[in-house]
Amino acid sequence: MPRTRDLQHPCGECAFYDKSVWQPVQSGSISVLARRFTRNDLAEGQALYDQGTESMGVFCVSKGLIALRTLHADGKSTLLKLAYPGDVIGIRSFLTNSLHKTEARALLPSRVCTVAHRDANRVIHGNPSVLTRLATRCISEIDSCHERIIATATTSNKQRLSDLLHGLMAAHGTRAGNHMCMHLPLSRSDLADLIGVQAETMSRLLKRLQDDGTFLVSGRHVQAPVASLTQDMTGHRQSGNA
Amino acid sequence: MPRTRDLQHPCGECAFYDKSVWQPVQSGSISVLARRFTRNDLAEGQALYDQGTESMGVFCVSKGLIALRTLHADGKSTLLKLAYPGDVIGIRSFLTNSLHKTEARALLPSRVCTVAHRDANRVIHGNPSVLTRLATRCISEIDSCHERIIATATTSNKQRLSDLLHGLMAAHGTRAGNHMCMHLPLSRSDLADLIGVQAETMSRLLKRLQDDGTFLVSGRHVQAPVASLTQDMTGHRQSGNA
DNA sequence: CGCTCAATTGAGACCTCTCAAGACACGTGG
DNA sequence: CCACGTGTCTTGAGAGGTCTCAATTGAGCG
Repeated sequence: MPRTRDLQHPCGECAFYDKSVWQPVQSGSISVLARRFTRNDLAEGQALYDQGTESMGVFCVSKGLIALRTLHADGKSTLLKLAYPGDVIGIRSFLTNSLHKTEARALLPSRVCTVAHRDANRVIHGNPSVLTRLATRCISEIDSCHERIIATATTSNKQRLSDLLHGLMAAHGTRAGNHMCMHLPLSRSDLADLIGVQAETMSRLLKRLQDDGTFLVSGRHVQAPVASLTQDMTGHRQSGNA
Repeated sequence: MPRTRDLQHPCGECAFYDKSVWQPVQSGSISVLARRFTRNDLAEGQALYDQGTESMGVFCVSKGLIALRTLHADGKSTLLKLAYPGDVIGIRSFLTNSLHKTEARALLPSRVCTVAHRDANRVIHGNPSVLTRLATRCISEIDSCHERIIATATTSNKQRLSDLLHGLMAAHGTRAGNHMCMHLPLSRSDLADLIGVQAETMSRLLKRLQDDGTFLVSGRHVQAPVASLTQDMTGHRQSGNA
């Protein structure tokens, strides 16, 4: 791991450098990367790409939070995945050379690094181990899908919501005294998609969590006692509660 | 597409040759493949690999049907995926060099072709486009996970079961007069996993489909009027039916 | 025959869905 | 400043669905 390489590498400054899919490129390809690499800042709500459009390349989230959604014929949409800093998105359409099946939209002010289609191909051609890294990212995605399927079959909606909120709290929360609090980056409807229920049910689930004292929710403001962050092994089964 | 290569290639006789992940190897690697390639026949119920074991290589289903399941701590298991002929399995543990997260077990008498770990690496090293093919398989897997998530959010359990049975019928059914019939390769509990309900609910869903006249189910024998195979656009929403 | 495991059925509690009506926040324009 | 959208979120009520537990039936087998 020569330090000099880090500095020339466009991802060199990034906190996720060692896990970057572009990390193992040879010096020859670095210049390609460095020259064509672009950084984009996205405002909250801005789309990185739309469903049905062509792949512009491979994107890596550097800051913020990106939502991947599919839009249905009836106008509704389903949130499929949250992409956090370090996550690579757009691999699908890039590798299969097909249109985006999802849209990517910023839930928070975000920064995304882009390697254009042609350049990505060039870099991969120069160093196939980049492909291994891309494939590994795909596998992580499969793993998280499987976990989601298992969680759906294994734990109650209320429990999964609790788990989800704890996860979001870990990512977005700040400690204040003996409780954590955060500004929810998701709408009720998005939360509902992640749990797999209707929006109205989400409201009711949140109320039930409040009644239990696990969370204190008001609009997008969420608070949780620090104590609750380490437990919650109860109510894991389907209907899941007293 | 030189015909000579097909014959030397170990996958050359396979119906899925042109889509084989091993198809684009150069002549140098063909000998590696041909020498170490193995075919395994699995009896119904026999495991190809167990959860928690090390990767033996990359497997390609050539015949039959393989179930990928995860076993939970409580002794129960969840069917995650059915692998049909042409499908490649075990990619996860191979690429990430980690233990199997699922077990693979034959639901029907099956044949599986295996490329041992070391040989697979050698072939990939010789021709990285094999990696692209592997990655593409991963992406298909992601797509089908996403479809499953969307289906869960979009259609009723009954409708999804109907869709599932139609799919199984297309794969396993034979035409007899003006109806299709098949021997179900799955237990009620497996069906339940695929839909995401309890086994008892599966029994009741099946009965409801029978009452509708969509299917005729008795044990593992399933029959459907040919007419029903092209329609079924009704009852697509959650609670889904009268 | 009696065992075992899979599948069905029943009953009650609980949950979720749907439709519809309020509450709430927020921005615009008067 | 306030009325008035608009969109989001909450709440209510009823119907229907699913879960759980438990008992029963059924199929395969020594």
